Amino acid sequence: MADTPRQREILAAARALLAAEGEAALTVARIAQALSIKAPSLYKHFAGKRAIEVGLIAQGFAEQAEALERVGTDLVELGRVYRAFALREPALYRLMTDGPLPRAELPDGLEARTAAPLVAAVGGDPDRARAAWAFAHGMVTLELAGRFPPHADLDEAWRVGLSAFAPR
Amino acid sequence: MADTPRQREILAAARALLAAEGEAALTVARIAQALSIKAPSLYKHFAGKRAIEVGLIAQGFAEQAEALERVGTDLVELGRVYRAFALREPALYRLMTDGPLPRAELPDGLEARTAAPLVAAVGGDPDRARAAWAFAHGMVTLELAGRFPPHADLDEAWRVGLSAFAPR
DNA sequence: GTCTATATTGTGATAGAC
DNA sequence: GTCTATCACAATATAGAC
Repeated sequence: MADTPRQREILAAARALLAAEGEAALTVARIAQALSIKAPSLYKHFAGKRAIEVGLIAQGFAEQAEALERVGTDLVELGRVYRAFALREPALYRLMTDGPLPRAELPDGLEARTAAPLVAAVGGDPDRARAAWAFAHGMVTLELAGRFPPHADLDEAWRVGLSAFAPR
Repeated sequence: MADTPRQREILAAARALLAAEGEAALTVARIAQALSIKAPSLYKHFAGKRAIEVGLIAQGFAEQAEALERVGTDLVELGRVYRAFALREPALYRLMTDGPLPRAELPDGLEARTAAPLVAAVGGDPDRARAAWAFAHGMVTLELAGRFPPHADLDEAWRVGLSAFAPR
């Protein structure tokens, strides 16, 4: 997805734009502008906007997988890192999770690699891991969407949720 | 939000459009077209597109609250109904949950009414209820986004998750 | 309440020259 | 690899006549 140096530069510009101004700012024209070139020139490097997005998604998963692997199998710490990742670059997190996974265009094994620490942390049951993942994803998206009441104690909700999924 | 008959008709058309063709189809022009009028005419009834969306959001929450109240405090059944609601009108569910709640423009108490059955079902602890809600929301959004692997047993993940949040 | 007409801004994408 | 030029749309919104 990022074979050439120019492709890497384009992805870096797109990611910076996404982080700084959010999803709505991620347009072909704005990405080109950040690189001081014109929009049509981008099409020599990527097939279209979606290809750039897929590149960002792959990048995001690789970094997330790395961060989770560094944690190991401590469920509470996995939760902390998962939440921190999403809050650090909310727009990237949404891009990664809002639509169907472009599995065919992602590096082999990346999805499994990202999931592995959580599966281990809940005791090996994939269904339990999926439930715990849904909990974490729900907490993060509701927080990002500003859907919790202002007074809600999110740290406590995380604690309650993660301890509910601790291995038995 | 739907005081006049004409406003109610507009909301009904918008909702049908949303259900039939999804979020992207919900444009002022398409709503007007469905009513056989021109787009500018809508602005005599609603301040703008966002006001129409808020009307749909209020409608959705009222119906969801009703459905959950009918269930009572059976956590498994609440989960089933929550999921069914989201899957029946995915675009409406996303509209209801993707952004900040327009609390000021929603009927008083509607948010609390919607949450009440779940709070009771988990034993009264609001933090526990928020964690369980995050789990349900995460399950639903990941399913709608097509993010679970094709072979994943979602019924089992729901079962595991809900039993993890059952009152103790 | 509805209309016509218009303003303004934006989108992703392509052809073909250099 | 980059450019100019352009396409073909679509969006929300407003003014003013009827």
